[in-house]
Amino acid sequence: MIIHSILGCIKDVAKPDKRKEILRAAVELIAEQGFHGAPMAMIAEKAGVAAGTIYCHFRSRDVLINELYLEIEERITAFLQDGYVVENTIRERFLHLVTGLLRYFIAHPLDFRYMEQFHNSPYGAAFRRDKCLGKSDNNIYMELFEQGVSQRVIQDLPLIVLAALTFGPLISIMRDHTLGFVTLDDRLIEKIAASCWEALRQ
Amino acid sequence: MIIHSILGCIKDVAKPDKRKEILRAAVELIAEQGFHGAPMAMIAEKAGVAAGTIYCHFRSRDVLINELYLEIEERITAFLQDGYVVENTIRERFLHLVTGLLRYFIAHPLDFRYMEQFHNSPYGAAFRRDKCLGKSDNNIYMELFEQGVSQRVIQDLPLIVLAALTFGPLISIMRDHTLGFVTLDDRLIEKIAASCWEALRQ
Amino acid sequence: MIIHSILGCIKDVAKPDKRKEILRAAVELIAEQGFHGAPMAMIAEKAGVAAGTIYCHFRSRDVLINELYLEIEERITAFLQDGYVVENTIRERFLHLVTGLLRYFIAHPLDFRYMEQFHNSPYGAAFRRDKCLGKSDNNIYMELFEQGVSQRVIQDLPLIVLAALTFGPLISIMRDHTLGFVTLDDRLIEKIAASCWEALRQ
Amino acid sequence: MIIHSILGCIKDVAKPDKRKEILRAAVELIAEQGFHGAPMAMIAEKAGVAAGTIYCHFRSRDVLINELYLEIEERITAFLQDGYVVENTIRERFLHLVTGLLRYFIAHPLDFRYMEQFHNSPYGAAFRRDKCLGKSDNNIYMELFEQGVSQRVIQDLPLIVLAALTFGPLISIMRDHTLGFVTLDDRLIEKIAASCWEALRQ
DNA sequence: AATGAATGAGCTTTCATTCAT
DNA sequence: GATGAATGAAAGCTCATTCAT
Repeated sequence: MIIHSILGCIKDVAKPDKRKEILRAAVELIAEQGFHGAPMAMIAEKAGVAAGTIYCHFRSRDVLINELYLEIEERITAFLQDGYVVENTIRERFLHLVTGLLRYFIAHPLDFRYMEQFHNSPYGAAFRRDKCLGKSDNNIYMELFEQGVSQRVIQDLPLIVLAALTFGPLISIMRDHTLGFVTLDDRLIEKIAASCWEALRQ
Repeated sequence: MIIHSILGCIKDVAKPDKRKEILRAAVELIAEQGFHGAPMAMIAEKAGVAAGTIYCHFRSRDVLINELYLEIEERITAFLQDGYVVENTIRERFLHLVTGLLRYFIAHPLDFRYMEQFHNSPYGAAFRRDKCLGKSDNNIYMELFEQGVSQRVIQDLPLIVLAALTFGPLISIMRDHTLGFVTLDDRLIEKIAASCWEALRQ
Repeated sequence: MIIHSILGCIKDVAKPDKRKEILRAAVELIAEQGFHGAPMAMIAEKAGVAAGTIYCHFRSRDVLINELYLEIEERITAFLQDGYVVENTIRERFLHLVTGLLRYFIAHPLDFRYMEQFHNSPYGAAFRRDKCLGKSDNNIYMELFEQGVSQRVIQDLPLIVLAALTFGPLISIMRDHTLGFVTLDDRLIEKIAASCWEALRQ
Repeated sequence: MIIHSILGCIKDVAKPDKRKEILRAAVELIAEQGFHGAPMAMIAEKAGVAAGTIYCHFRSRDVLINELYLEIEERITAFLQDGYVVENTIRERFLHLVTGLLRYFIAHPLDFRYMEQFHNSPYGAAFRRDKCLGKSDNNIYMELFEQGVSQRVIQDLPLIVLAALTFGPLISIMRDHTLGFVTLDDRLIEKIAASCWEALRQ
């Protein structure tokens, strides 16, 4: 019994929560090699667990991949909400969100690469389909766009078009950044954010 | 003699050129299901040929996929060059290219979906890497951006950022269009093109 | 506790160690049908395992085939070393090795057939090439030949020629034996060994 | 008609007999790469004919391979019979045959490699089986062995054993020669032939 | 909860052979 | 006879998932 609890303690220090390790290994591999380059056995190895162990925490590969997506999305949302002041102007808030997103992805390139892989895959397609049916896109961005349109600050275009004008460039640029084709510094980030705003504003 | 020419005619109608059939089947499947959902056997079946026949025309799966990409790229380039007037202003030419691209993809949604799948896959990555090393990006867009920058009509940003500001939104919107989330009509296309211009211009 | 050990016993009898089973099935098939006649699926079936299981134990077909070769070679070496007396005359030791080899192969005809298949195949060629580069042929036979030559008991010919004069006949005869064209009994084995010695001696 | 015969003449000069070309290409490829490395399409290409053309001359791959074997065997027999003097002693005739065989193979290494490939393959096995059933081994060597035994010049061993004592070493040495492990010159050839005789003689 | 050997469906590719021309 | 595009069976190998321990 005593031995047990001692071992328990040791383990509490040494064992960094298998579920987290699995998720960490998965982002890394999928971000770097794509879904193809990340078979379950490899994820397990990188996570330091047995292949079967993954299935103790995730019902299937699909579940793991979707769960991973949701976790990252949550982290991003949290990051963006920090410092988001509802009282600021639409433009200020827009710039906050856009520069924030770029900064988050620059700081967490694996998260960015993962999101990309996810979106451009059957997983992403299925996800979008579900989201669409549920329609519960209570997104921080969408609210902003709606307000902007109703206040005649942003062009009167379908929300989805406004989203495309905003995120399309960001994704493209981030990709170029992760591939080393540009290096985004603060000045460039702000210029890009301003350009995106120009595309939206009335 | 007569029989011959009749047979010839019949063949002209009936013989569907297997190479073309294979390419057609491949775009369709890959566009709709992704690379995963398009194994060689399925492509062959959809093309109405035997599995081995594909290898009479393409050395390997990779070659088929890359060849397909090049063919589509060529078709797009040809389409955009039609009606492109070098004497027009930068803005006019920009709008021609952007609306042209949207119109092409709306008319050929499978081509769009294929390009997307390709770019977001190891194939696309390898392709980009090669292109980068060769650096021979004698692209119609890039020339226009360079001119625009040197004439102080377009903001002085890295070309790659200008490309992102242009194509990023287009890709996003096209994706939404193919998924039925918006319907792009001529009016909307022009508004979007104009917005993209606003993001670029000085 | 008791149950445990009983189960242990049963397992010792019943559990046939898949790796061994695979190797056994592989020798049998390859010896009897050649490499062509031994596809992985057939080996698996004969071993009573699933096709994929082979790859749990051997990284690839090539690895399986080479490993099998090494195992057999080891068994032969062990067999020949048993009863090999360094103090005996060159001739006595030569006869020990030659008759020993024949006896081993007669007792293990599958091993003989496998070795033959292996040597006369790309595997054998690659193997020989590697061995040659490494040159570490610390072979029991070669030592004996060297001694024999330096003591003027064996003709002064290149070692490789001495090897050919020794093993060439043995292989031919063994092949005829396995095909049922001769039956090797002890008397014949000794006569053959003596003949080989006549070919070598000064 | 005239045109036809002229063309015929031209062809007789230009066209080097497709059948021969196919056989030539086949030995070369099979000798150098083994049966695996010589698919029909590759043989056809090397022969400068279409894939289907091979089937105009040989009913199947197996037929081609067996025919090729017979042709080479015939050439060897012809070569050995040249200068074979029935009046000479057994020993003299034996040395003639053995050195002759070595010399033929040294001069035609592709033939040697082909024979080896053939013998160590299902083809060779089947061939031997058939030969055995037919028993029509009216071989020049076998006659000599029989004479030698009946004249008490050669040991009284089964003919097949005598054959093994003779050809076993030759094949081994030839292999080493083609692989560049020894270089056979006239002196060495004669020494080897003499050694083989020592193994046989009473 | 954790393990990892085992599974077997499914993948890409090869190649002897056929047959319309 | 000659062609070569087309065939399709069969090969080696991968990998998500299971399950006895």
